[in-house]
Amino acid sequence: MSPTIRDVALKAGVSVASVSRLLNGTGRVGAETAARIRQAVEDLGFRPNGLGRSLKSQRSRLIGVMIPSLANPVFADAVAGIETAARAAGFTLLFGVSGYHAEEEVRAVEALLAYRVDGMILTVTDPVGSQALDALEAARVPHVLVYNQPTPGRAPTVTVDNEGAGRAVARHFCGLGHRRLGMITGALGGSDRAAARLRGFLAGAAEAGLPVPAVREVEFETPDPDAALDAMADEPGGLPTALFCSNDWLAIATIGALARRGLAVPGDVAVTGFDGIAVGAHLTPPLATIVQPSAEMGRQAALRLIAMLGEAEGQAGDLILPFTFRPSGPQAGPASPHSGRPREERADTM
Amino acid sequence: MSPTIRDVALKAGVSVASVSRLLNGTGRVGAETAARIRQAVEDLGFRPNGLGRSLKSQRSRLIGVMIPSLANPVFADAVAGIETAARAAGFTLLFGVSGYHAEEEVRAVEALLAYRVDGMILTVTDPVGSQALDALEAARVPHVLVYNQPTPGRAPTVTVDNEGAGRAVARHFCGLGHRRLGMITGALGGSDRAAARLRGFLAGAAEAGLPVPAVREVEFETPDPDAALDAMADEPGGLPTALFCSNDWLAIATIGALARRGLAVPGDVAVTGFDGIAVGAHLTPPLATIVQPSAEMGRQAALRLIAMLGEAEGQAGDLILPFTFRPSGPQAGPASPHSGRPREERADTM
DNA sequence: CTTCATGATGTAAACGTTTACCCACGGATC
DNA sequence: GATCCGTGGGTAAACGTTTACATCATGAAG
Repeated sequence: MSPTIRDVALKAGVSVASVSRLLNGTGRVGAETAARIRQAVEDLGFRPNGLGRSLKSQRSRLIGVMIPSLANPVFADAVAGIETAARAAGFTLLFGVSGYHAEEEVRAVEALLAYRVDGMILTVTDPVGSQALDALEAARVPHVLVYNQPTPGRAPTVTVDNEGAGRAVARHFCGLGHRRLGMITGALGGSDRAAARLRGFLAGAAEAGLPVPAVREVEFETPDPDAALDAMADEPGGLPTALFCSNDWLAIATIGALARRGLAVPGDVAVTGFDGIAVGAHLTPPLATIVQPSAEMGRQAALRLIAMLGEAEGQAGDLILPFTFRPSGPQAGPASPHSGRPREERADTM
Repeated sequence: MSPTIRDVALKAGVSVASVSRLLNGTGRVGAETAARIRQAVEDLGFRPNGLGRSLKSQRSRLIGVMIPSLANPVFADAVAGIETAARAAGFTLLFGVSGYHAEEEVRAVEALLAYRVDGMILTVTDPVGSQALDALEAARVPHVLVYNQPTPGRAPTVTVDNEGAGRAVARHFCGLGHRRLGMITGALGGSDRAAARLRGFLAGAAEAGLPVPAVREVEFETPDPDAALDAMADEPGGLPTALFCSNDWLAIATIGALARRGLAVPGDVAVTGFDGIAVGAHLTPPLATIVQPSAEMGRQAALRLIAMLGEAEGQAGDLILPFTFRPSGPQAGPASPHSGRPREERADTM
């Protein structure tokens, strides 16, 4: 069908070895021979077969990427960062989606492993006891986690201090004078980071001497914040005056649910999300949120993985990037949702 | 390294052919032999090597996906639809990003072609004269376009009637009593659909007897709506009272720019976007927009491609799905940004 | 008692590369 | 004049599959 290296060799009157050597820059090739080969490649429109190449060389130059969902822009941002770094290093991306579901995770990982990806970047529901990670380890395929919590015995992760961020949110609410806090979180079993955020939030509330916050779990894919609010309203203290949502999507949905109850944000209830998806800054009022540098996290994960593959130098171990807090308040918007940097402040200093 | 089919054959005491036959369901295998093979596969943790398999069988079960950007959620939505359908049919996704750039398109396509994808789904800047599509045709790799305009001599596309939608927006503005219309569009050279939307918009304005709308192009990745507004304000008629933006991101950025000039939407200026990204419905006020069924478009594109690969029945030719118009107005929001269906009306009946 | 399907299995040749190894040549060194 | 080395180049064996073809029972049909 498409021309092979053999066709090129034939046309150039050389052996396949010379063609391969020239194309890969491995071994020397005479000037005139090189010219003839290049001409033949050009004439035939030869495109080296990545399958044959990968099979023989035992390196596919493929990086597997598995994320829970594409609906949440935070993951799309991370993939964009991964793609940029991977492309620059000459890798191509194999892509899988798990839907926040552990079984789907192993299915997706198996699928990518079948093509012998050189390495993998992924977000799992929970690194502890993850069968997907077990499979990756068994196959001895280097991999890096993104968003997941650092976990002893597991691959390095690139993330933010989720627990610290949760604590920061509690302190923030406290500073605003709120006493009755609450958290609406995606299913804790489906997200170790949501669990960490909750831990920090509870700790922060305790440290500030506040009563124990109300907590409600909702589904990731089909969240029902109305039900969560109903349940909270039925509790002794009534509806909290400040709500922490485990991600921005959920926060947006929750604000809608509050509106349906005639409650304004932040007038009646304060709401803070998590992730810092770009569009949050364009809501009215802007969504208060913890911003994680998603594209940079993806990029760093890719760089780390490439280092693990021996392509470049790079540190090992977890990488905890700083998060920032983007307050609500008057919209001092950026010039564009693409380029603009939303106003942010270091959460560390909150 | 990882066990091969030969290891399995050896352990089960059969030939590799039998193992292959059993695993692929091609050819019969005795019950007892099958059991032994299955046992060996289990014991060894054998995972067929997709590279070897693809190389020999000349079918990779890989589908290439190339989109302009991941920053715009509309493409992420389409990819989600593609992934769902592809996975169901046992295909894995190879992924590339072009950044709205024709040269990058051919680079990305080349990269995916190197791995001998069975087919490809992509959005190009402009199908007419696209070198990326030329490469795909030369390589005889079946492919389907998404979002792109139907183009004679090119592969089938799955899209909406962009021109009709543009016309509908003009009529809509006219119906609201606007006379001075304007359009802010992403670089026309980078998006054939933006060009089609503009065509329809101009035609619609003309048909309604309105003056020729002001038109300004901005960059896709780093749009500067402020500059576009400045330029429009300098024109004879002054700033239009109704603005059509070629996509929702741009519309959101434009609304920000208007706010910086002290202009409210829709009070002072009406703004309508295009794409129907989920978050638009959660802005205050909700973003008026033409909604295209992105996930469904991705799904349909995948189904069509799979049909072309001979895996299933399916119609050939372009597929034009209906768009809908989501008006701004009071936020009768859905229960959640994930699941909820925003209020929509058939644009056809506008 | 042949003949012949039929079913279960094995053999070995691809698929398109990379790469270890070998060879020939020419010049420098002793 | 023998020896050595460096350079350009070729041969052929993998890599892990699939699959055309061959083999060999077994039993039914003639």
